[in-house]
Amino acid sequence: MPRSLTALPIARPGVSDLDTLFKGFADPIRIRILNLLAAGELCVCDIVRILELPQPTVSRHLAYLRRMELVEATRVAKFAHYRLSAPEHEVHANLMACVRSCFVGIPSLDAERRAAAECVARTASAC
Amino acid sequence: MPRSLTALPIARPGVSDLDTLFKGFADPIRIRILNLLAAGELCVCDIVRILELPQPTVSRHLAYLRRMELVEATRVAKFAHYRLSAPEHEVHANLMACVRSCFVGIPSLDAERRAAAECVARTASAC
DNA sequence: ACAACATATTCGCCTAGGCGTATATATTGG
DNA sequence: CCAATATATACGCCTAGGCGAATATGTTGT
Repeated sequence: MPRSLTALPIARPGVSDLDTLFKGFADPIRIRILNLLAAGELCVCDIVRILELPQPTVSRHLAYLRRMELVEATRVAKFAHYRLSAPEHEVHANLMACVRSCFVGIPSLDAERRAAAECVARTASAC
Repeated sequence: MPRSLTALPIARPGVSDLDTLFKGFADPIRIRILNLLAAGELCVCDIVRILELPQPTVSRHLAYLRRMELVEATRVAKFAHYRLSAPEHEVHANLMACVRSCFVGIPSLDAERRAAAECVARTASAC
């Protein structure tokens, strides 16, 4: 049975995929988390420390973002490393690109992103 | 008392402005409405007809979008003409630009937007 | 003033999802 | 195995906001 020519078919999103994406961003804490992850892979404790929020709050929002497939996590030793997921479809990619640019210029987000970048730079080992 | 040099100061948005914008898009019906308005100014009856939704539903979502300042309305005779509001700040402009591009390529949205465009073309008079 | 149409709002009901607190569940080093 | 650390989940509570149905408000033509 012949398959499509594209090895990895690009999913054709519907409206519901789109509003799922937007719901992911429809909360100030989730925006701040996604903004941090725009700087690179972070573990939960980094996010908690930078955002100065209760750990369960952060974990709950991360779980939400995981369900929405906006972020992915890998368990490395004791730590859960979170990163933005690779976009599944064009719309997701578009939105993520836009969103990165939307975050730039908002002072508080800029500062938090810088802190995240430092954390990422002090790479791998330090957590 | 000296005013800022820029006659119309460009608002400096905070995180809360940003998540307000995203909340505006965090619903399939609102996405469909915003998609229609991307084609031009429409009155409520057009939106109701194109989306095939109950009028109160459409009006409620429009009220929401007005509160979020994502759309503006003018009363022209019996009709309320809705349009996307001119972005207040760079982030809003960014997001709207992105969003227009995000809508393109989603079949159902493309179709509805075409219907809206026809409606806009059959301009002014016909409602 | 009245009928007809366009739009907005209210009401009651229901679910998603936010929060803090407490409590699992891993994983690692002694 | 135990303590410490990192993360996840559950519970109870509360608000925002979705829906359908009904109703209010505005506007126009006669």
